[in-house]
Amino acid sequence: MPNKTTLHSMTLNPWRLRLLSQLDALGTVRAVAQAANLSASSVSQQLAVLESETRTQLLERTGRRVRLTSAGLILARRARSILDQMDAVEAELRDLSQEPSGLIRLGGFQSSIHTLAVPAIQRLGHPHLHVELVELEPHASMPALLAGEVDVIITTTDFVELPVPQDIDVVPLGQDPIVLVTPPNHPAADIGHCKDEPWAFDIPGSYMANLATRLCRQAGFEPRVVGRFSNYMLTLKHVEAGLAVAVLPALAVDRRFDVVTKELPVTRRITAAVRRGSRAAITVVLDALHTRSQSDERVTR
Amino acid sequence: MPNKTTLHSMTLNPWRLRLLSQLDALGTVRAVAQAANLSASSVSQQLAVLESETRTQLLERTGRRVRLTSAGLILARRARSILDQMDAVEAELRDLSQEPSGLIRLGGFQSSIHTLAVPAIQRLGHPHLHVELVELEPHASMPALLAGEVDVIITTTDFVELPVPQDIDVVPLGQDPIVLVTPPNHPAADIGHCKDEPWAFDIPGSYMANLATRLCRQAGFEPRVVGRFSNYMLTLKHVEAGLAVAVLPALAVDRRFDVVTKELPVTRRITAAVRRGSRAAITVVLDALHTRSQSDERVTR
DNA sequence: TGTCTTGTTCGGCATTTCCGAACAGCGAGC
DNA sequence: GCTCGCTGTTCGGAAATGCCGAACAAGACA
Repeated sequence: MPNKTTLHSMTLNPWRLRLLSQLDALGTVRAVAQAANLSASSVSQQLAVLESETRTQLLERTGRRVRLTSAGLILARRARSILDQMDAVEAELRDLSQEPSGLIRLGGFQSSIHTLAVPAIQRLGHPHLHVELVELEPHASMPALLAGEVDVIITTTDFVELPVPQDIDVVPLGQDPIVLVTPPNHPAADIGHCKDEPWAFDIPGSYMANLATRLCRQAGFEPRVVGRFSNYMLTLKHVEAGLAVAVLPALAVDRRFDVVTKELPVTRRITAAVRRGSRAAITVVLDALHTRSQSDERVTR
Repeated sequence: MPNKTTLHSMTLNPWRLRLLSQLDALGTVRAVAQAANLSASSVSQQLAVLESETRTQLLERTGRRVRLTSAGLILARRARSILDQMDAVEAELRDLSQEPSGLIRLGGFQSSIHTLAVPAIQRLGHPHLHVELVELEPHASMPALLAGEVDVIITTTDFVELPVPQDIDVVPLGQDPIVLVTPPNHPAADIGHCKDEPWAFDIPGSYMANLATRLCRQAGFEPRVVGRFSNYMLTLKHVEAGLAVAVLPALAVDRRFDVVTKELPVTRRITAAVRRGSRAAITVVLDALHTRSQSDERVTR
């Protein structure tokens, strides 16, 4: 523990709290000492220090024995709960250190599959660990995770405006820029130059459709939408064919399409999520997603 | 913390957990060191020890910086929750150390008022702390506590067979024997000798009425009930007058009534309860109830 | 009164925490 | 490609803490 000259927080000493809790359960200092493989003098001193640290009387004499005051009882019970949680965290970490195996189902939105999920799966390096990929857009992937239909999801928290459920762990993967996508010989430098162009949008009500509408209006015009595709490859094909311009996440832009992209001053945050307390193999997959060969926060390459 | 030769549990070191959590928040080892008033070398070593203790890689290099692995992120977040609870416990204890004052409402069943509550109130010794007594039988006192109508209750957990609500702190006060109460010249030595006697019971459905019925049946007879009183002083008066025998908690037997009592091989557990997180003055009252001049577990004198 | 049990205090040794110095590696600017 | 500044790590040593055994104090029981 930190020494007095560098005490950087008042945090209670959990080994002392455990001794207090054991005193509640076992009744005597000597029994606690025996259970903890310490001497009674050590236990006595540790409890005395705990009293001085908390400035609270935790014990009182009853004949030749001691017992807990009601403050001591309350602290012992709070401590037990906290120590149980620490034990649970330790068990979770021990679980992590075993060789991962089995089948993990990974759900991701379409543009994350080959940009984030597949490379991560290829980095796993565990012969007995298999990952099944499931295409799930963000509005569907969180319910599927909660329902246990998938084990890990790649999603964006910018879309789902509901609070993250309490028992979900979220790990940030990075920022994905939103880009203007135009045909290869298109002279437009930004959205403002596209006010007379036909536009391809995502389906009504989706995050990207709403974002694109907002960006066009901020540029001073109402977009003329000629196509609405939830499959972004159709969008790219449409742009490549000179039939529309579009706004897409950078991750969605596949190099096989001959289009020009320009970054807009908007990004979306890409995250991975798992159910809290998931087994270690799931955390290994999460770790693989989180690890990237370069450390900047953009997830596009 | 315990040293290696006496390591008696694997408990995680909360100061190290706090450093890990701060690394998640602040981003660099040097920033954490500055925030914690430590040197960067100390933080680096502490985190290395945490990794070796948990046998888990918690950090990875990213250029000249480090960042948390997903196991590290999960541990940091678990740690934050646990450390927040420790902070809350410390604040609760600090609250306890202030001079208690104000009005506390103490609810207790009838026989506890003058046997447990009044003596405890007399032991308080705080000039600015006032206690208002409210008679509440066990079936009513727990709902009143939950509803905030009283602050502390004296009750028996043997009566209320529902589990104690999650946010209630219960402190045992002791055991109260159940006694057979007979008129002063009554020859009966136990329940078995009272099969032909008239009985005074508590109201139907109450704990004592059910218990008395069960004890009579175990003795091999169906009791002839001539009176049902929820006010045990009426019961005592009835017995004193030779009109009935009764089974009562020992606490309920007032010396002013000329009756004979004989302990039965049944006791009930008397407890005090408060809402979790109650302010310090309430805990002082709880402590006064819990403290007794002798240390046996019987609450009768 | 004597014996046994419980808890506490003391001095000293073993272990841990923390520091400053030196070092290694990375990234940015020229 | 080189230099400089930043980040994190390792090392040896001083300061602080944890723990022990011995001695002691107090309570309970025969």
